[in-house]
Amino acid sequence: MTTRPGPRERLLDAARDLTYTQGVHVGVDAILKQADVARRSLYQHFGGKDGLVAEVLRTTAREERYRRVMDGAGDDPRERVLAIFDELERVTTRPSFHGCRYTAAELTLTDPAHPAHAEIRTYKDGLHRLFADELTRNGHPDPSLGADQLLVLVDGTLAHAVTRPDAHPALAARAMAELILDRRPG
Amino acid sequence: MTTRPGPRERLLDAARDLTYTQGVHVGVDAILKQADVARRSLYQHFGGKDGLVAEVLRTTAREERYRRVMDGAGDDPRERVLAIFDELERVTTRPSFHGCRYTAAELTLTDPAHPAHAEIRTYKDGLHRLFADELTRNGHPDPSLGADQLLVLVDGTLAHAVTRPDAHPALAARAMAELILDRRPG
DNA sequence: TATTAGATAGAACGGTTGATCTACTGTCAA
DNA sequence: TTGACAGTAGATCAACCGTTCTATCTAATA
Repeated sequence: MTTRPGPRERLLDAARDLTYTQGVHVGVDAILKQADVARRSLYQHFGGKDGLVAEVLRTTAREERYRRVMDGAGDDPRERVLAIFDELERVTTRPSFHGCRYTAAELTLTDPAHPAHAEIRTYKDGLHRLFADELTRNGHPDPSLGADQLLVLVDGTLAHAVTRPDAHPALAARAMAELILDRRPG
Repeated sequence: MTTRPGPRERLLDAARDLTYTQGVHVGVDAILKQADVARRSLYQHFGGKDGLVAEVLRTTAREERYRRVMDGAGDDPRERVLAIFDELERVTTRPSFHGCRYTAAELTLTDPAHPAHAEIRTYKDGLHRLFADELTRNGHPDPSLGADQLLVLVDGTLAHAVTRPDAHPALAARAMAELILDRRPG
């Protein structure tokens, strides 16, 4: 049989699952129960619930996921970016989709001192760099602005799809992304 | 002296303020204290906290605010829509900005049965109609798609500005809105 | 074998949550 | 004056919150 992951990993897995399906306000008891871990382990490994939540955000997919989607689309610079929105269309139409984990955490945790905010900022900055690098390689006239625009499209798609999935915001965003990509210097 | 609003209005005002600054998970006690209203009045008027939260969303600004911004921009069809993003730039750079109230409620209230979700859907559908009507008047080739795109830009701006206000997503979105508006039939 | 670190189980802490309850106060109309 | 009604004040409820605690067990190390 496969070796069971340690308590630390089980806590992260359970927290990743429950904070997404139930929200970050899910109780510690529920996380402990699903992780099948002693109460004390949580405070020993993460210092408390806040630390656990922050670590979940820090260790979740990150930009690697976007990178994988782009790499899976081949070499054509245009198709690589558009593939992101094709993937978003798939993600946002799944029944299990409940919005963007990072946006939800940002809006739910109203205390500016919560350690999660720094992780969210780091994540989105990383995405900006990923997009800007991609646009730079494609000769985009203003990669930083273009990356900001792609981020607005991604965040807008994920936010809007929660309330109006039947509007297929990913497809609407894809069409806007095409317009951005068609902008050529000069 | 001016007559003090009744308990119902005071409850709505306090809830509107506190659910935005503290989040929808703010305690009933805090709302009652700021409204200076008896506990019983809340349950008599709104049936409970859920009803109060839903009523706050139902009676908040709505599309009238967007309508006012567009009307204040004059008659030029292009300027009317772009004025929305100029206003978003002002709103999202204010220190008091804490994100979109509706998106926050949608993502924070994970119980699909919460009455707030219907109000949020009604609100965004109303915005879609407002934008679609505007685009129809301007001869846009696909007003419904255009309205969906504008909604993605608005939601994306409000969502992204919480984490990265220095990126000025409203300006990035404005440039994309220009591209949408320039699309002409044929 | 003795020691130590990590994990476990579970009671208990003080505080807060949303909700319900009784009792009292003021106002206005019949 | 009486009755109805809305609002107020505050006690009370069970449930839950995140956290801390003691105590026990296990496994690897020295």
